[in-house]
Amino acid sequence: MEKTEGPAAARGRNRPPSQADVAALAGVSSQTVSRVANNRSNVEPETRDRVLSAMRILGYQRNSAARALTLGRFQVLGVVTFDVTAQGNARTLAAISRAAQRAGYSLNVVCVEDQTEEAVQQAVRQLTEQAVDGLVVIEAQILDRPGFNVSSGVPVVVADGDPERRFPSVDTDQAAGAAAATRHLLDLGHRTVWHLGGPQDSYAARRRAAAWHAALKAAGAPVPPLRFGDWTAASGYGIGRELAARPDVTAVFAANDHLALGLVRALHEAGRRVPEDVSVVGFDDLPESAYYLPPLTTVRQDFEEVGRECVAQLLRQIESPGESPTASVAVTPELVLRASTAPAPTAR
Amino acid sequence: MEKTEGPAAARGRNRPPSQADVAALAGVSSQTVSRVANNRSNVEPETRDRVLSAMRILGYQRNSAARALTLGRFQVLGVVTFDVTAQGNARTLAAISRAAQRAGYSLNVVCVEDQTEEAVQQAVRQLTEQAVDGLVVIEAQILDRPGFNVSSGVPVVVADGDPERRFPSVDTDQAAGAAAATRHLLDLGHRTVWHLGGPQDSYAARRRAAAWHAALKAAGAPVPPLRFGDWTAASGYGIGRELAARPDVTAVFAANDHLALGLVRALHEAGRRVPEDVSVVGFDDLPESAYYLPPLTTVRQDFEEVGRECVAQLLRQIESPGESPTASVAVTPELVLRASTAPAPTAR
DNA sequence: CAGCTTGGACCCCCTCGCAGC
DNA sequence: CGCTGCGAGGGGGTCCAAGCT
Repeated sequence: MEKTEGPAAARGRNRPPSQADVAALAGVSSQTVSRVANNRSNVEPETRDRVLSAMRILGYQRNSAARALTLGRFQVLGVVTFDVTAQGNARTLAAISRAAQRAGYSLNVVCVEDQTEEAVQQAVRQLTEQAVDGLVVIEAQILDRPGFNVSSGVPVVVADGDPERRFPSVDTDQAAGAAAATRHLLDLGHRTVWHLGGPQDSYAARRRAAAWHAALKAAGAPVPPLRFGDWTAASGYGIGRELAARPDVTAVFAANDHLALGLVRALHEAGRRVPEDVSVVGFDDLPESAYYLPPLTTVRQDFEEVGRECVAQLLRQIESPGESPTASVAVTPELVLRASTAPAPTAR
Repeated sequence: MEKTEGPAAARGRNRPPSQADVAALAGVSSQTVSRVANNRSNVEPETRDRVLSAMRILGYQRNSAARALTLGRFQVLGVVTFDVTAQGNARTLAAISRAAQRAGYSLNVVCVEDQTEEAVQQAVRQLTEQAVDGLVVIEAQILDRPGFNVSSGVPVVVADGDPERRFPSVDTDQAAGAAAATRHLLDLGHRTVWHLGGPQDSYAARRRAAAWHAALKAAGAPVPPLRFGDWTAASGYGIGRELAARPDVTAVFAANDHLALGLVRALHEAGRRVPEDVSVVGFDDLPESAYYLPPLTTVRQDFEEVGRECVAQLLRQIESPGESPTASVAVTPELVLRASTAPAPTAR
């Protein structure tokens, strides 16, 4: 009796080949095919070869839906993020993607558009329903929504800080970075340092501002009024115009590089030179920040490390669900000195 | 007889509730639960309410793996991309995400790190195996790998051009943008326009270069040698230093805004003013390009539209598999005039 | 009979076709 | 005809028993 045409193979033609089809072609049972597909050891080499070549002939790919159904795991990590257009988020995402891929997971990404609680909630619902083994949430604002919660007991890791510490988180050490930036300017002899903050609803922005404030206090420097922008060059420019008009501003720490860029343009238009008249420090260290005019002194974030740690933490939670997850991991940023800072103008 | 504790509910405790659990609690069969979950009309309102409240009590979420298994569809779109860190890719991705979400699909994203054929192939394999209903490939280079093919008959759309037209594609009209940039500079009285190209293996970069070349020819302008960079400000700076050394360079069209940024810095360092001595045009229109010094004249790409069209095309293919897919869609970019271009220096 | 490979039964959860009231 | 339930897959994994050496 010919075995090459089992019932499964005969059933339908343009349907992806199943284990049963491979089994029929190889003249074995589908369980043996399963063993081969999963690289089990207890298969006769000769049998394995027959199965493997049958797989190749048929172009067999295992059906992840069926697999997920029986295993109860999906080999998929969910990522919720605002605005991948922001460099920081994009780089964190890229790093997460790399780390996930190395671990054999793929990524289900949802970019939340509106910063409304409902939008976030829907994204999470979609993701957990779409079957993920764990969730990375990039950007803490998302968690500020009081309604945010993950119903289904899916492990969660937060990148970029979780103000209420409800979840394990991985984050750049914002405080260390902001303090380094502020002290650097103070050390250059500036009487004080102004701060151009990020959006007020960003936890990262708030922590940078707080650390700037603390550094000023610690140094006994006066604390100038604080203004919040929204991470864009446009808002850096808008607020920058006000700062440029004040002659007592000689040093500004901007909460990110784009804000710094807008600020520099505003200063330039007002006839105030950077760094001769005003020193500027950014935050992020975008690849292009070294090519701004002048090249920007800034705080470099190690997004790669943040992404890698997120995935590592998540996998740990997934693989040993019992254990209480590690608390927070802080990744230390690094001050990169370039040409946008200089000693305070002597005068006065 | 109490129905609230059916066999299914008793079987295991910390397993997500299934239809059977809901059915047991509501005192109906699981098929009825299915009907309610899928919003079918043929359910008695009173029954539906009972089921709905049972769902709420149990926190029921439907199991997408099982659903996908029976339906043969996953409600997931795969995205393959190089480097989300590149603004263009990130913005396309964001747009795709939005469009997909609106259509009720989620996104399985793979960022390919190395530009090797193997890496790409593996990404595609992972994605098709991970069960996607369709595939968007961002950045044409991926397709240049001769080995690239999608085995499993999954619909594919290419964003950013498909040189060999093997797949339907959606793309910015690179030629129109590059021609507009070149003509703009020519119209300002420059004898000719130099081009600072993107990476040679990028189809978009090649098309921009070709259109620049054609525009010069059409205008009877001499064609200066062409140099290829790699999209980064760093390479713009490197090549920019060479260009800055040549006094006959008075107008440069850079293949993207980051290249233009590096170029401007190089010109600045060489003491050549932009736009008084040299005019520069970029490509992309990043949000921060308006805040460069000087604000950059550039070609604005409508990434939003590209993403939206990709998803639309893909869904069309998915929903009516028979039809031959539409060929290519071109999205027209727009020249944005700012302060980095000026009439050719009179002299000579 | 120990130790190996192999196959049969059953379950995962949901949806569809059909039958029953 | 309206609403509901039964049974059968859909593809693959685990448990356990059967067959072989």
